[in-house]
Amino acid sequence: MSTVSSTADDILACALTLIVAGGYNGFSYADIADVVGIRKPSIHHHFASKVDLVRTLVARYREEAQAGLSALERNVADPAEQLKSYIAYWEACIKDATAPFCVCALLASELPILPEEVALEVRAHFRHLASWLASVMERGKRQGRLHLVGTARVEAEGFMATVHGAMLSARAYGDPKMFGTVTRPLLDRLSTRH
Amino acid sequence: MSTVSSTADDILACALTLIVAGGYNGFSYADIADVVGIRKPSIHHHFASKVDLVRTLVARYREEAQAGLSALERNVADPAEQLKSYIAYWEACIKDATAPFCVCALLASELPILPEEVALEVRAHFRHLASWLASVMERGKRQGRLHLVGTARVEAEGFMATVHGAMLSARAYGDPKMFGTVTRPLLDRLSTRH
DNA sequence: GACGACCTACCTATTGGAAGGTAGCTCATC
DNA sequence: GATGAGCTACCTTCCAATAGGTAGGTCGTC
Repeated sequence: MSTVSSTADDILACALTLIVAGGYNGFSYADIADVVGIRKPSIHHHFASKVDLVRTLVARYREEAQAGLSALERNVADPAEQLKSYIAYWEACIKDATAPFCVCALLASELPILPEEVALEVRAHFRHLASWLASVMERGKRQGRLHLVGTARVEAEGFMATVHGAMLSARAYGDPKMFGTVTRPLLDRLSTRH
Repeated sequence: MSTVSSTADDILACALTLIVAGGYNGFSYADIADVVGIRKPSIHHHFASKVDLVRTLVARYREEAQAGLSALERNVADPAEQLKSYIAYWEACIKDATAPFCVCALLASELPILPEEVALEVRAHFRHLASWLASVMERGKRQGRLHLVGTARVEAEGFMATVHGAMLSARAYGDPKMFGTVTRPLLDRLSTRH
């Protein structure tokens, strides 16, 4: 059942890897065709245009991200542990190098030259992620499980920014451990009473 | 004196703007030629290749950055104020939109597909900036002017990552104020005794 | 008359994409 | 149960535009 129409998924998976490596203009149809094992123009059968391909890709990524956060809400009760799990997820992604960067974070850095349709999806991801983090912060504060200095919103934005910066540093240093080096103090500061 | 051989500088300045907007593959010689008012092949008279152009660009950027940090060391004594000035510099850059992103931060996100010569310069910038920040942290700690939780090195990496993440968020939200929203608590936490 | 700065005229490879064809499957109809 | 319509999934061929880059020339200045 998963083999049915898997080519479109293969194309998306491949494009994801390529975008994570070098952004919107860092890959071409030829690159995808080589990896997927298909002729270059055949990609148009599955996606009308490059914009369409990337928009679909980001939209699906966002769906999966939302599903992942929902699962986290269900499986982990403690707000502090939720943040820890979120960080652990990315730590694992970066370590095994499958997708060592958030697609939306990477695309956001190129926002000025991004097709508007893609840019919309990217901005939506930032808003959604920040909202979720703010809700976790808020709940953690109420339950006395998280120690906030500023408002939940500000703490959430700071958290998100630091995580993105940590991904960048890990990449710049070529050292996956750098992600943990930066994010661990962040978690400690939020969960420790001082 | 500054008009002498200004074309090379114009090309570099233009390329900087374009890279800041969309990364290494986000601009072409044609783009530069249009802005500078020169024919496309004439760029080769000043820079042998695109790699050469960008490598020169990043090398010069690094020189200016180092000069800027040195000036900061001379003009501002207090470590906490040095960090504040560094943030204020970027806050101004982002607000007036001249160069609302660090070139090296943007290029770092594309590191896997960057020509090695450029990648080397980018990595060097990260190391140098982190070293400077660590030295400021260390001095601030000794002088009792900065309150560190972890080691100077770890605090420096966290600081740098958060600043980069703040640039990204400001871009993603299309809101320059977001940079200050994220970085102000960072400065407060370091300079406040609590 | 050498040189720097820039030009025109090209070149080759690659870009995303258009056009039209074909192999094989499903399924209703006769 | 053969026929044919229509589907998906891919193919080949082609294209205009753009990529970065080369060769060789012009022209003003020292």
